[in-house]
Amino acid sequence: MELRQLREFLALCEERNFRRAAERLHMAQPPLTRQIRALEDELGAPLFVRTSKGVDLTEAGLALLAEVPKLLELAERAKERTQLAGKGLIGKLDVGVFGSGVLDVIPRLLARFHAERPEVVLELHHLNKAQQMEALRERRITVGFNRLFPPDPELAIEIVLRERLMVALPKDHALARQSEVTLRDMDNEPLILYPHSPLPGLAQQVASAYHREGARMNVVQTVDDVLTSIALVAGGFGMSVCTQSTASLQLPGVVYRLLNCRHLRDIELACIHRRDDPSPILATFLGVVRAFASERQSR
Amino acid sequence: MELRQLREFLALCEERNFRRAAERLHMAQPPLTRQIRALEDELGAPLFVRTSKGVDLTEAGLALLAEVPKLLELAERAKERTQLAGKGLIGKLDVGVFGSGVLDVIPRLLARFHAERPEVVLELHHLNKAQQMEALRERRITVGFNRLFPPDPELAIEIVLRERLMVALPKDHALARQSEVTLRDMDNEPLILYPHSPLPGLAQQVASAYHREGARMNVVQTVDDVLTSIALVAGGFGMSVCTQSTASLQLPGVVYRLLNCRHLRDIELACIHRRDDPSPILATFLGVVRAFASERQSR
DNA sequence: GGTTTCAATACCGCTTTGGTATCGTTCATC
DNA sequence: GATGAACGATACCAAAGCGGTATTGAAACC
Repeated sequence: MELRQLREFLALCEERNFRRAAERLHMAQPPLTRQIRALEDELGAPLFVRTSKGVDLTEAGLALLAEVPKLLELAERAKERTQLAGKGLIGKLDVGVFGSGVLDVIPRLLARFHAERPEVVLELHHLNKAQQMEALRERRITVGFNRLFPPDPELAIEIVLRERLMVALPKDHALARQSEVTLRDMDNEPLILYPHSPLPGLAQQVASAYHREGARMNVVQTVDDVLTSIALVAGGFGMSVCTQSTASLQLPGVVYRLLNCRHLRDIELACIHRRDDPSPILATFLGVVRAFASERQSR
Repeated sequence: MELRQLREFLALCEERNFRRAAERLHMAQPPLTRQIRALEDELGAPLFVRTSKGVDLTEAGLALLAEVPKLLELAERAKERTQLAGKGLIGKLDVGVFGSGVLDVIPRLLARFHAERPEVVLELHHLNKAQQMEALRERRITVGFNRLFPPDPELAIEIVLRERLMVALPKDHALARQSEVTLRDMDNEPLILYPHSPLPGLAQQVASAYHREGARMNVVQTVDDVLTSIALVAGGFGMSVCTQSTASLQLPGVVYRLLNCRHLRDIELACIHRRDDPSPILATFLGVVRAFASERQSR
């Protein structure tokens, strides 16, 4: 039983006449006769009674007719949805997110993508850098957002934007009176460091910059994520180096000041994905990311 | 797009390997490769990414996979239901009923058929003799029940049973004291005649028998159906000639007596259907009717 | 009774299909 | 780093299946 035969069956049901049905199907009458016959043979029951005027449906034919339109519609739907998915117009995009990017840039990026591809469902997964890379390899996510990804032959990295680094301070701290802060200003000041991760990240860069500036690093707390870090600053535990987009996170008792340091200026937010992923949804998403990035660049 | 290709697609989805999928489909690998390629070409999108280990599904492939099992199940269902219908195990039987048969014989017949073919839906249509014959020609019904059908080249008639005729009397009528009644006894007695129909029927037979017996027919009322007729007898309007099965209709004030008359003895209840109807449901139904008839005959 | 119309059949040529053999890659293993 | 195994793709051939034309046989219509 083939869809082709069912389409021919349906045409014959509607026309009740082999010749006219064949005409509608853009074929000659004898092949149609043969196809219908083959269908009847396979089903083990005649579908039509041949009369002198044309054909009438049998019980079996009626039973089949009750099912065929549903079947053909479903087939059409399957075809359409496959084509849409092939163009990346429907489907799902699994995104790994982490850190300060979630506070500002990533939501705007996702909103733009959603405007462009409203039928694509976005699924967000909170994963740290190592988890994102693992999830990418296992195809649990399609893109990941983070900073300072280590190079990987299988994974491609796109820079989304560069941000200035800032220092989050308790608002009544002496340094809060300055418009900018240097690492030397922060010599031996209590510092909250994040993220706590075996992979190289902001924490390592800060440590290295401290060293190169000849300032003493006084880490009072190491935490996993930016939110906890800023909460600790608000609690007066100390200060924390963070990104510009983190500054959108306003907490009482916290102020942000630009960090002025030769060895630690901008930090990149990047988007990572498999090189070998042919997904058209990913391609569209990367298009949005690049447009966003070059827009930011030109400012 | 053909079901065959979709079955192959599904096998490949499950095996994730052309060779194994081909093996499962009892075919060689190259033709499978070609069929999948053809499917991809038609849909305008790759369904699989070919890797060194086998194949992975693309977005388009996933979208198709979401639809295909439903589609194949529906196809299987269509096939099964068509086959069942071909064997007369499912479907619908439209039956035309009228008159006293409905009171006794027909319900028992339908109950037997239903026991034999529980999946066949019975639809009863109350139609008089002329309407039944018209409905049969237009295929609105498949079988009809009535008495004294006129011969028709397109329609076949099966006798269901022969019944004695009886007279329905008001219970305090003088004739009610007799065990049997003759038409001469009924000379000039008020008579309720039915059915009122242009086609020859019981009414015409009664009239002719009166005439041959030399008795005077005193028709006080002509009605359409047996129920009204007996109701009028109960009301004391007169008496009425009816069938044995009508006697199962007990109304206060009505008694039934056998009619003893050479010219009007038995009357047949018949079942009528198209000669050219190949419906297996009809065939089964006629089997039930014949079994019922021969069972009654042998008593 | 001739004509038209219906589906079925016969037959032909060709497209399409499936099969075998083989190729080019990739990956695991030594 | 070479080698062999496994993957899908390709080339080619034989055969099946398909659609087409021409025709048949039967029924219905005028």
